[in-house]
Amino acid sequence: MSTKTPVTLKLLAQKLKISISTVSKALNDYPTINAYTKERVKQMAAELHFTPNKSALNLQIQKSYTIGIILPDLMDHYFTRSIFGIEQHARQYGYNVIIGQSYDDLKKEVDLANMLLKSRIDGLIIAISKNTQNFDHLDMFENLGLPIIYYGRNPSFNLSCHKVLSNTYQGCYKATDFLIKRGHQRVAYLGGPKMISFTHDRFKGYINALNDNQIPFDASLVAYTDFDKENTNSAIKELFYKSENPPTALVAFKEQILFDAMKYLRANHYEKMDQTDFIGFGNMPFIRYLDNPPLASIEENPESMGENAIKLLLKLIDQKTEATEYQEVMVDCELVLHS
Amino acid sequence: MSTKTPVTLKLLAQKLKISISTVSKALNDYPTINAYTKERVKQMAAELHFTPNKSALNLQIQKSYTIGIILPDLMDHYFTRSIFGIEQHARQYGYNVIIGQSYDDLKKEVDLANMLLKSRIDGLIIAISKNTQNFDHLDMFENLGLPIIYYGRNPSFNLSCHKVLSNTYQGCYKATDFLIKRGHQRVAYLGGPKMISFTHDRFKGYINALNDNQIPFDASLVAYTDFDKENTNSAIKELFYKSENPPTALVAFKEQILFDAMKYLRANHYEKMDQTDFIGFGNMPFIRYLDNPPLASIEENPESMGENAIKLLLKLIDQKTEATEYQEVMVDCELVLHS
DNA sequence: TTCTCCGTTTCAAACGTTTGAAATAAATCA
DNA sequence: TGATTTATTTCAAACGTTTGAAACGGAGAA
Repeated sequence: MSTKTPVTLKLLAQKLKISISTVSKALNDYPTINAYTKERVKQMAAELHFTPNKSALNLQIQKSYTIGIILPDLMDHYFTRSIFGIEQHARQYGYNVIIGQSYDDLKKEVDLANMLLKSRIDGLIIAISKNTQNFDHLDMFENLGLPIIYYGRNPSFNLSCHKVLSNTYQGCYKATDFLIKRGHQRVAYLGGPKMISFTHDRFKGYINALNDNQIPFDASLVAYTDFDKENTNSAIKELFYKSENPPTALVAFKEQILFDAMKYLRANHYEKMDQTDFIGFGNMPFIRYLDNPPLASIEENPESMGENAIKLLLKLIDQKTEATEYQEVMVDCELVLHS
Repeated sequence: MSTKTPVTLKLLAQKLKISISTVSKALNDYPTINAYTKERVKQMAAELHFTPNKSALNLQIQKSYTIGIILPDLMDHYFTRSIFGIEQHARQYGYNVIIGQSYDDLKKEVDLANMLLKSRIDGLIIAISKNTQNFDHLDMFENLGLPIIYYGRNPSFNLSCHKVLSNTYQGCYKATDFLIKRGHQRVAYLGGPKMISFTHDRFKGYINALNDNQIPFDASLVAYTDFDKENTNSAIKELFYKSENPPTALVAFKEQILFDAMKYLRANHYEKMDQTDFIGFGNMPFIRYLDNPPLASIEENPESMGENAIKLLLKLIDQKTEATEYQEVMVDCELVLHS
């Protein structure tokens, strides 16, 4: 049964001695086609394993039923989980998904964007790379009337665009508030790189939680680090060893940072380790393997982010009216306890 | 400069008042086209941001320059890393990549295969789902002369096909041998699910390393588990607590299993923990966060696996002669020390 | 002048599909 | 019987691209 050449409408038409249009319409259940004919066509199609050629279809209907995703890195569970939300929903509505990794490299991001443009995707969901300042490669999509959803990472300068972000302010507020309510008077905040807007949003959550609980702000309880281990270690030294009155709890920008911090403290046998509570953003799956997991995680619900992003995108694709104002969706964070 | 409608060859032709063919040939550097004309066409194309419509192209050349990847789960670093190798190479040769996750569900795998068939991919790289016994959905590709590379997971019954696998036997041999050379007389093997062929391949590596080092095989040093924590715990109980002469080293089927095991032992204050060495398959990135990392990891080099898979695939696509015999590539494992 | 040749451009078909309009055949009505 | 309706099928153009064949205009040769 080795066919070697793809089965087309033409072939079906020849076999059945009817026209190509009839075959096409039969398969698409046109009411004008005779029931018996439909039956014959469908049976033959099944028998020969006919699969419509997507390229021909796309060309004809001027729609690819494909959406593009650009994200920095699949190794990051945050993004991998977000794909889950996107893919599920997209496939359900007949859309395919092309995923591209930018590796936080602007050049790669531009290449991917051009590639997706060639593929005539119907819309784009993107978590921009760290150093994306120039948006020319993305404006191309807008010019063609193709919707873009920015998700996960906030395009720093207030670009007017559709956004789906996690409510990172709220996440940090919840964590800080929870720690205070648990009895902590000295809660520290370990922020991420200062260029990232989330660092500041989270800081606001931290501050507001302090205020709402009538706890005075203490600048010596705040430090920043990037994702480099050495950097984190010195920030921790600053927070825990420089002060005569060290924090009894810590909220960290990301669990990657938190775990480095905890490991450092434990390696240095920080004496009050057992009385100190730790919370970070992430809720990474391998926490289950840690001997001493942090007290809790701030779960950003990336699946839900992905789902919101794809839902908004499909809505925009469908209406095709570009005149809608820009949407901004905030996905709630929640606290997940580990102990 | 809002175009709203994609720029086509036709539009360029109109603007330049020349024929579509000339435009096409100019852009493709046909020698018969006048140099000045080429110049004009290319400039106009750049100015209007012309991007060729991939669907039209595919339809014409009967090739999609797209390859499909089906794998169980992007959350698994093993597969995520393998994509890295595939993507890099594929893009370099002008190929796009569509990734689908089967979630180890045969039905999803079949759906994905059909979807990829519609998309007229030029070839497929697949890590089959755990319960793929029936290969009808994949035979379709073979029937159309589209090459398939099975990678990462071994299609159990000796299907004649192209395979790219990690040399798991060798990895386990190396680890066991290393532990013995390090002075361990009692090395245990904690295998994975028995339905997985790798479990047995690794066991062979374990046995052969024992033999080559004149260490008698002791059945009480071998246990099996699936990826369930409780299951692992009882296997560990079996190995370490039932015997009056427990193992001093352990080789585990996967680090996910190993970490559960180590956590269990540590939680139960296993007294000889410090004198026991642990090695598992994986080399997961978050080992850096563990307070007490295992002695070493067996690195399966998934990037290299991906690279081998895509290289073989592209070779098969190019030659298009189906008569080549089936290839089987084995990727070396290596031991990576952590302490 | 007429023919040939060359460089360049255009024609036209093809890839596989959809779809409104036109054609056909059969059935109904007057 | 002839006209009209109805059910079904086919025609033909279109989507955007490629590409061998044909056409064109001018230059050089006979």
